[in-house]
Amino acid sequence: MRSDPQPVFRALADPTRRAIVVMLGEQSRTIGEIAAQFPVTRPAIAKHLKILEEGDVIRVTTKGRERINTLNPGALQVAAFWFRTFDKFWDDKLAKLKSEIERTRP
Amino acid sequence: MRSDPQPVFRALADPTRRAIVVMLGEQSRTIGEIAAQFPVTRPAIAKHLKILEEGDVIRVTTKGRERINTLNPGALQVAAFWFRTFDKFWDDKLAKLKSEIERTRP
DNA sequence: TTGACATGAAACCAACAGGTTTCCTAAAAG
DNA sequence: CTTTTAGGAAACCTGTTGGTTTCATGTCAA
Repeated sequence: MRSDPQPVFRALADPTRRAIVVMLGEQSRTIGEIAAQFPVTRPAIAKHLKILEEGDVIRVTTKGRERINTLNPGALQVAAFWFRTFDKFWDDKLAKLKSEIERTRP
Repeated sequence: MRSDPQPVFRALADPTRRAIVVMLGEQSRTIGEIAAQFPVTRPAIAKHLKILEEGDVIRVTTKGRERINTLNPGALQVAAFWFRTFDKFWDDKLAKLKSEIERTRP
């Protein structure tokens, strides 16, 4: 589960790519459908999708002449996992979850 | 609490900066102390610290001729919060998450 | 006061990121 | 078949990134 987070962090560093990720969280879409919702050209979106794919944040399946881009939420967890290094600083849900685990499953 | 995550994501996009963040999570340090642990020059580290500071990921206090760099964990939560958009994908994996936490933080 | 030390600041550079336009290929639709 | 349509790919441009070297400044210690 724990792998190199660099490709994921790199993929999420750009606001357009994060918006694409949110968009694909709602529904899988083709490149054209995605590009239609941004003020940049399709090749620009295609490059973003390639970077997202390299980080395994999305998976692509070819169907005829279309390419369906689907979110892979697991890759996001790779990045989310990195933040656990700082659990000790936080007072949020995750820290409470921790203590609950310690309490209920000693 | 919820603010623009872009400066934080940008700050965390570089592996050297993430390493600095982890390092400062252990203890606050001066620029020189940080630079001594990386194979790059001090000015390069100073630039990284500036980017981290712009993302409010670190806070800097001057003490004589030294500049003490301190982690601001709250800024990391700004990024961590972004991932909550995808909670719905993770809820059904909560048991797995629990067991992983238990395994890595016994 | 003198020197050593911690850092700032500027100039410079190669590589990369994000974007464009143009052209090409292949599948659907007619 | 012919024509749309979805996408791939290459060439190109500009601003940014991450790094360097060199030099200046302020502070602490002797």
